[in-house]
Amino acid sequence: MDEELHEMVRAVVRRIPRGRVATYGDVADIARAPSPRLVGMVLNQDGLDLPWHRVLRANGTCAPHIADEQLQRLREEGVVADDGKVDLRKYRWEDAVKQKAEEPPALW
DNA sequence: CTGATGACTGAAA
DNA sequence: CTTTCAGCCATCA
Repeated sequence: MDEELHEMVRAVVRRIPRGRVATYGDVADIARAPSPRLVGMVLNQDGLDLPWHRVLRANGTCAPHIADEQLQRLREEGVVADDGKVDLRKYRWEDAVKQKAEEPPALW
């Protein structure tokens, strides 16, 4: 098992500010996950206690099975979804870009 | 070992 | 706008 990876991903997701969102790709890069798929995998297993609703796909949509609750929760934080799609240009977690650029601590 | 399967993504048609 | 397709990589049968 990749305990390391799981903890890193969880740490990153916990870091996404209220009213902001990040893509699976963003989380993967920051957490140094080998692939965005793994991020989804982690959330699927240990994501229940995390703000997983702030993680969307690269195009601003969310995975079908959870879309309903996800959009609802986001709206409670002030994130507006147009036709199930969130405007990343507006709500994307800015630090995600920085974190990727620089070299964050190996452990949080 | 081989093959199928995802809370994915970017490019191409 | 849509669908397809090829990469992706830990997991599981």
